[in-house]
Amino acid sequence: MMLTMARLTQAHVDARTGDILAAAVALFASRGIEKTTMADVAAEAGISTGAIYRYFPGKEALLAAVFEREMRDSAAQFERAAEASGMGLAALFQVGEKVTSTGDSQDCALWLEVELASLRDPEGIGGRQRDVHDAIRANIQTLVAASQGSGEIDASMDAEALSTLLFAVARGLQLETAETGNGPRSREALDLLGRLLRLSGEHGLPPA
Amino acid sequence: MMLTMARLTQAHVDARTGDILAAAVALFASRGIEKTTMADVAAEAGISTGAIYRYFPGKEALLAAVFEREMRDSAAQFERAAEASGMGLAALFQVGEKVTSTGDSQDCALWLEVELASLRDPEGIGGRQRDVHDAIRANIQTLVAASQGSGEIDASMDAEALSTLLFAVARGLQLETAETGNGPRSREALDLLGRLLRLSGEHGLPPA
Amino acid sequence: MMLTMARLTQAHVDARTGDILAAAVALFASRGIEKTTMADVAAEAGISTGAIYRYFPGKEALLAAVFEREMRDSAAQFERAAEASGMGLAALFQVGEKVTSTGDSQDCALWLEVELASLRDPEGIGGRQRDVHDAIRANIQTLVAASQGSGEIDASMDAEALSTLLFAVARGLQLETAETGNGPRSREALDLLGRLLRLSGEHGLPPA
Amino acid sequence: MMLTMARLTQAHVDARTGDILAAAVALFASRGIEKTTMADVAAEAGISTGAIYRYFPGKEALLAAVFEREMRDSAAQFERAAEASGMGLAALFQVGEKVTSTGDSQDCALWLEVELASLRDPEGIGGRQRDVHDAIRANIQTLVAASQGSGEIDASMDAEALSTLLFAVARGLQLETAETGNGPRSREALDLLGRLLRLSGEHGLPPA
DNA sequence: GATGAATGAGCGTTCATTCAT
DNA sequence: GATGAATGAACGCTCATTCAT
Repeated sequence: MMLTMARLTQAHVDARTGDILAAAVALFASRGIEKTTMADVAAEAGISTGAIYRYFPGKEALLAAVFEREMRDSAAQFERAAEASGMGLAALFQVGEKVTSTGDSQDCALWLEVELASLRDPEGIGGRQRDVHDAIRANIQTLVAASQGSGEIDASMDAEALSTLLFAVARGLQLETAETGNGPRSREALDLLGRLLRLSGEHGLPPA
Repeated sequence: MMLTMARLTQAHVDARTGDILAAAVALFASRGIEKTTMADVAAEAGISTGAIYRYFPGKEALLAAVFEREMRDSAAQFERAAEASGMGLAALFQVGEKVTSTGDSQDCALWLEVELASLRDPEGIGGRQRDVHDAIRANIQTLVAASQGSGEIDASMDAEALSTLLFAVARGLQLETAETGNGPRSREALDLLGRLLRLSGEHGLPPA
Repeated sequence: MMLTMARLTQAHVDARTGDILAAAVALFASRGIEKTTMADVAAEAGISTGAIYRYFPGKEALLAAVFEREMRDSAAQFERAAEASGMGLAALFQVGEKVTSTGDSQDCALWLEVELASLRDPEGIGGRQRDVHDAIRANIQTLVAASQGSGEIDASMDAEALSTLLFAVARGLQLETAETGNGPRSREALDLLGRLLRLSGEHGLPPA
Repeated sequence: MMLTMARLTQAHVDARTGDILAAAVALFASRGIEKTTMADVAAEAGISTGAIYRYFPGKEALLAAVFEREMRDSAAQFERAAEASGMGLAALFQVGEKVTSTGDSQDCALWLEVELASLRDPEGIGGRQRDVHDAIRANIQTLVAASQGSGEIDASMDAEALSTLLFAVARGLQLETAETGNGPRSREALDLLGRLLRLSGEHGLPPA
């Protein structure tokens, strides 16, 4: 009986924590962090103002959890897209397309909040974010290496530089899409980059 | 009774306005907008709390001025870099390098604040920002067209798509540089893109 | 989770609202509206500064409630006095005496604040006050008509003009009493008016 | 030369003082005392913000001067009306009519501000106001006595009680007129009182 | 003497956090 | 454990007053 209770309680706690996080994510993204009150989050999560402090010790901790979740989601998005798409250049660009096409301005806003927090706290969340970004870049680099191995793109290109470029393009276009809503334009830019890379596979890239 | 004061006044007002703007830019960038109080800005500008309201009617107006200045600076940065660099592909990448290499995390933070504000107020500041970005992209497109005209890059490429790509790369790498401080890596990514583009000039881009 | 609180809540809210209103009435009357801070009211009501905003959305709303209460009290005072006094001329003057004799300078100050607010906002509170005054005058007119019906005062007198006169006397003497504290003098003036009216019942009023 | 300067200066000071007072009267009456800033008054008077402090040591002193002026004006209005109207009952009611018919809500507002201030500071301005009111009542009493002497109204009536009544009526009707704008109704009420008084002259007032 | 920019205390209001129920 | 009323520090802003020019 104790065990059943405990398990239920833990599940309950997890569920509530998830509700609160989801509420916080939604509100922090749409209204902004400072314009969202703890009472707002509690109401959105369907609990009382005070109850939120049983799950998070304060707004800062809640924010940290939201940021952590946002970063995890970002990384997971890349990972899932990569896993689902095989290993060729086409796969790489399917990833890019998926990432780019989610021009949800809410997601983007939260992402920007994380970027801002990282800039302002390079040791804390900034460090964590660098890890996440490194992981993503490593992921990209794996796909790049595979494309180089198959000869689709020039094998002499610096895989790190290329993955940096691709990551930058992904971030830049995501921002672009969120701001303008012009998804097709971003896709065309991405296609263009793909064709340039294929060209490198065909003719080889001349030295710098 | 007007003349005695008048000579000092306009210069004085401009100077104070500039002081306040500079203080606001510094604090909004480093601490964040909501965590910066009007008293903070005033203190940083070397004036009293109340005095700030002679120059800006309120925090919102101050913020708008800061944003406007940030956007103007962004556009001017591109414009100046373009003007100083001639018209070839090399010029284009000198622009990119300049933009990318300023990995000042303060500038970047303010830029991100503008992006966030734009996402949350698409009609207001968002509209203004789209105009600024369109102007920048148009600038880039001019350089692209010149490079296509000289045969340095494939003339069949969609100039709009390419300028979108280049703008995205610039933004993505600027973020990257600000976050990691790794300027050389960004420069390598940029070089890689330059070589890909030159390759298109030599061999022509195959159809999509 | 509703039931445990619910029973207390409404009573509690009403009690607190009443406390706050009473505190506001006392302070607005004695210090003046603008010299009374929300913190003053809260302290007088025995709650914290912030708590007051759970009961009233702001100072303006609190003021409106105080004014409404003041006007209701004014009207009720007349009404109760009228109900308690029957219908003759004597009744009319008992009403007058009651109204006049309450030379409480606090009540009077609040009443004057309402008058001032009405003068400055004729559409808003001014309109509400005119309604209240019309109701009071109608009340007086009923008593006047009864006195005319019984022959105590001249039936040919314009009942509206007479009630206007009586209302003006009441207001003028209330002010007088509050200012000088000289209740007996006001009562003598009122008696004199009563005798003049009785004279009209005995001899009839000559035409204008 | 000193004398000329001095006289001019004194005249200048008086003129400026008058300008400021007039500006303050206008603004205190229309906007209210607390909503009128010293800068508002200065601007309305055509001088600089700081200059006002050469003529009045502070807002409180300015307010006191405004109140003093308002009270003097009130008394003077009665006095002038009385002087211009001779000594009979008709004169009395011409005075009443003049006082009552000025249903200017601005004047009234300022008068109410004085009343309020008197209620709140019975020792200070309240005492001064009682003196002024006593003077006015004495004035009225003179007219009353004259009317009693001529037999127009019953000579047995207590002149003090009657003048209190008349003063109260004047104040009540002035308020009424300012609030409703219904001057004719006030005049009818006044006429009615006049006829009641004349009736006392014809038939004599029975004892209380 | 006049000016009006500057000062800074103080106001109305909000909200993260606590705690009696 | 949950509730939501209460707290009070802190914010944006105003304005009476001062004082360098």
